[in-house]
Amino acid sequence: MADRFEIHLYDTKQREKVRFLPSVPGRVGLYVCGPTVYSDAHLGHAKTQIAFDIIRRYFEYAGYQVRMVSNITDVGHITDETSDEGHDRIGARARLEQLEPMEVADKYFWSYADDMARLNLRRPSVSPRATGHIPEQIALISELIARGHAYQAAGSVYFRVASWPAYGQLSHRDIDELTSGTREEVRGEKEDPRDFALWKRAEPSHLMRWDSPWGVGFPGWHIECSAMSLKYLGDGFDIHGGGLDLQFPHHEAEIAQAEAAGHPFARYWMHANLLTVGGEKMSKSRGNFVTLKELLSRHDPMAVRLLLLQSHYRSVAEFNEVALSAAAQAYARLRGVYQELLRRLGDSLPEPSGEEWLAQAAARCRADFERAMNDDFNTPEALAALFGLAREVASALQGQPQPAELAAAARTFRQLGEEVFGLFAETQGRAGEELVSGLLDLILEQRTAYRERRQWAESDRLRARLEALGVTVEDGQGGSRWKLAQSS
RNA sequence: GGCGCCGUAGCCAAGGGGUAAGGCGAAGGUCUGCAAAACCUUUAUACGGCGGUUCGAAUCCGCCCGGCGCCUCCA
Repeated sequence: MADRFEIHLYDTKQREKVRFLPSVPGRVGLYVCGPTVYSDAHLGHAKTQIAFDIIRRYFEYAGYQVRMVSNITDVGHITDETSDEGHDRIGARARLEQLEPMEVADKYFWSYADDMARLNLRRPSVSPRATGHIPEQIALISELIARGHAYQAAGSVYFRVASWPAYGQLSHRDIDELTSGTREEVRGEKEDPRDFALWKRAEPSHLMRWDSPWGVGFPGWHIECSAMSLKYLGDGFDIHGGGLDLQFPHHEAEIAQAEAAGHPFARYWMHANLLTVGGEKMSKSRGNFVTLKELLSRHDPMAVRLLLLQSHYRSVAEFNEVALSAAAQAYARLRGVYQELLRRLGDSLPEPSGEEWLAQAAARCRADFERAMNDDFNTPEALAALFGLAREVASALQGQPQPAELAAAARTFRQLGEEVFGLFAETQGRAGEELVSGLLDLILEQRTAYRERRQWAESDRLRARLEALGVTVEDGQGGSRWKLAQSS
């Protein structure tokens, strides 16, 4: 793959598009910040996760072996670090739902996993949970204390920002001006208002707590990502990603914690932009969010995927029902062409010679697609290439194209649309079941019509065909009923 | 106040010095017993406004208007 896959990506830290060169040839180490599991995920979370899912898939398409690590934050961090008054999200939810904190974390972790699966996201290689890595976090904090970059205060440990001049390099903030924006009144235990917690002592009411060299407490929010990314991807791993709103302070803190402890951190930083509703950021606190569960009960997950594919990951994307419906329409067309293509091909997949008109169109599509994706994963342009091929295929399907003519196009749809973009996933569950039951009802109506006309041969033929498919037909006084032979 | 982003057709949305991708919608057409679907064609002399640089700007620079994000938890 000489320079066919010369991938350039926008590095937030350098503020420009740079060529991606892996630290280990042929491999990519990718860390993506995952959710805090205390409530259902919303569409905004999906935007970021889908972006990195596609980036990961494209690297694999380009021949890389990718290790993708995405954390699950299940420690009950407090909402306001400057005061002990802030409440712990998971703890608060535990009290509200009358569950153990870990029950809350598990409940919403699985909820999140289900949502991501429905959206056809590939599972990360590793999904480390913060509570499962307390020793690693304690070890990292100890290194920082030993090097003078952290200090204890009343059972808590803070990172000494003044000792790390590089702080601010990612978000391009002047370390000396950070003080002004911070509330200085509170938090007497900090040496400096800019310092942030690595370990917090647990107040008696705090439910999630662990022993540490500094007493009973819980880790700070940022430290888990430093510890877990280094553990599974190693020093100087390739790419760290996340939502734009995590750039400061979360990612800034991650770098400081790792590098001040002597561990070179991520070589490239990628940030997905936010999702807006009526121009404003979708977020939990604003209350303007749509949970994925609610959204996916009304819409095809693939339509959601397509909607997000239509805008670049670094752009703000606007969500509304009209835009989603338009995406659903667009997806239906794309899928329709692909399905018809597969239907015409049947089991045959002849080797195209490359001379065929559609094979040439497919080759153009692939070249355009790769050019777009190599340039900082420009999915809107890559998608346009796919629609271009769809149009040519649909047009050809009006006639009687030879299978050899269709094979190259089918392969292109599969590799680009299905494998890289994650589209065309068969939507399981309700939608499929409704279709099946509707179809069976329709067939039985027809059979009933035959029976009423005493066209027994036809009615028996239908019954036999259905039986062969594992559907048993029962004729009773109230009419005919069907049931599936085995639980599938 | 500091740092940064955006403003492109009715809607969503790429592009980003050489004359406007794609999707939805809409209009016309082919097909059709009718309808739907499908397919074909058309749909921004124009990229918030005003200046500047240039042979040439939506693309670069300046100012202005409007909107948004981070700086506190947030994907």
